[in-house]
Amino acid sequence: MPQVRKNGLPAYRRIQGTIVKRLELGQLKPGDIVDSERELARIHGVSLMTARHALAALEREGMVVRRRGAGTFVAPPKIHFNKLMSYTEQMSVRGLGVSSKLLSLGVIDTEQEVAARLGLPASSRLIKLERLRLGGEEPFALETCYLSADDFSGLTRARLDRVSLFSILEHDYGLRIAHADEEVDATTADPQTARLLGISPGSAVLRIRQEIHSTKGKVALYVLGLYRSDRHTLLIRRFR
Amino acid sequence: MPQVRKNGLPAYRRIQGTIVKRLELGQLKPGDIVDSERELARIHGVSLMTARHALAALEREGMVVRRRGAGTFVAPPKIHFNKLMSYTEQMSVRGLGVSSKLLSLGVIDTEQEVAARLGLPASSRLIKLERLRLGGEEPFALETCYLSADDFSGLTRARLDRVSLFSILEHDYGLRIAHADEEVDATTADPQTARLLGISPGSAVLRIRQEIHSTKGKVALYVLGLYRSDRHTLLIRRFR
DNA sequence: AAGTGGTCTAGACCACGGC
DNA sequence: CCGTGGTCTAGACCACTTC
Repeated sequence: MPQVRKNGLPAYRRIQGTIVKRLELGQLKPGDIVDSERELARIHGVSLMTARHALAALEREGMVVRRRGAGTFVAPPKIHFNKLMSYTEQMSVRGLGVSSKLLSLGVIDTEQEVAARLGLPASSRLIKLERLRLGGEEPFALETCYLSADDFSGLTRARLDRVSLFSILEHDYGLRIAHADEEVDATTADPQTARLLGISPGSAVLRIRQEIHSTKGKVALYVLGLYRSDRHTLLIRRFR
Repeated sequence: MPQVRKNGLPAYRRIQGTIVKRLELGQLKPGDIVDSERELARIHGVSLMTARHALAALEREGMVVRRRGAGTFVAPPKIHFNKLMSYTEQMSVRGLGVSSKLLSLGVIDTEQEVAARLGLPASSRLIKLERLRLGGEEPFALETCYLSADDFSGLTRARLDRVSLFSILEHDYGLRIAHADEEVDATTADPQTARLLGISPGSAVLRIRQEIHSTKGKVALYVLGLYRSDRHTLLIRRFR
């Protein structure tokens, strides 16, 4: 039987969808055993490798745990981690109202280090975008994004107020994101950062520098984020 | 042709090995294109799916980047991240001499929260192990490990001075590690921590809480680590 | 012994990139 | 156009856990 994409989605994605849905509906709770590879293959009429792909990917995302000889089990609800999500997506998953305040938007040409990270010549023209992220009424994070001014000209303030940066880049500029390489460390908040985040100067904040890579193999975005450590935990699953 | 494990290793691991070796020898530099799936399959006499597995796993570990229609390329040398390694392994990869000083080793039974994280009844007897990690002569991190005292009885001070905790658990107790779920955030160093790490009190440190899961599906180890932020960066690759 | 995940085959077609 | 990675088949055997 040849591959027939029922809704444009790969079969393994559809299979994941059915599992995730049952999880969200509460029909599947942490610790519960999930359909085995063979059961999934039979149910969805796919081969073992395809069913396997669905489960293996879910494990990498932290949704399930697989144990040889035993089965695949629903993982504790650590919120889909290990998955690249925009700030908006992350918070909406947690059911928190999100907003974001544009602090500045402009073009600069003096950030050599950032230009280098974007794989551009030093002194390239860059768009710099500073935003304060709010959950409810409280500030959560301060994010500074850098993009090539040539590749993404026409990024307007008005548009940014309405839709997420990720959406704009995807829909208006045809950018497709492949992965992000991130450097995570801790630092203390300088007076201005502290004021914006509503914390005392010298508080510890989580600093995440993201190089967001497009499927074209270029670094499309460089993001420097400072996250209130009392409101944030980064969740990661690492494998042996 | 049936599967014949030449050295006990799966074929896809062997293929990864040949690539990693060429990388370490400098025959392959960042940006270079790597053998394609089809080339690898032909060279190693395996099927496409197996060659594919080798490359896909290397991408998840951050060693290479894959681009449809273009090829697989060597990634910038961010050090094998996204891989679960003991502290010793991590530092030796970076070519730094490592040592570690045992600060304390004892049995406690009052850490309810830790017991819960290990999936044990509250007031279970736990081994608590505090170590100061040094790179060269400088302190890098403070690590506190918790294990079930019943499962890992006989853990001695003498043995810990010679070999890594991971090795002991693997060889002496037959523990095999599957993955670690980690919570990462930032905090400030209290006076005692600051003194041990050789930093000023109130400095920002990276805090990583690890739940290390065995292949048996249990949390075998709970580790609380405080890392000097001026000496550490956590590297992560996240996918869309 | 039965069932599970882990590895693997020998092919296939599709979607995409670069020439 | 050709080569690349992405998805997929319809099986197979192995290693392991649970009973």
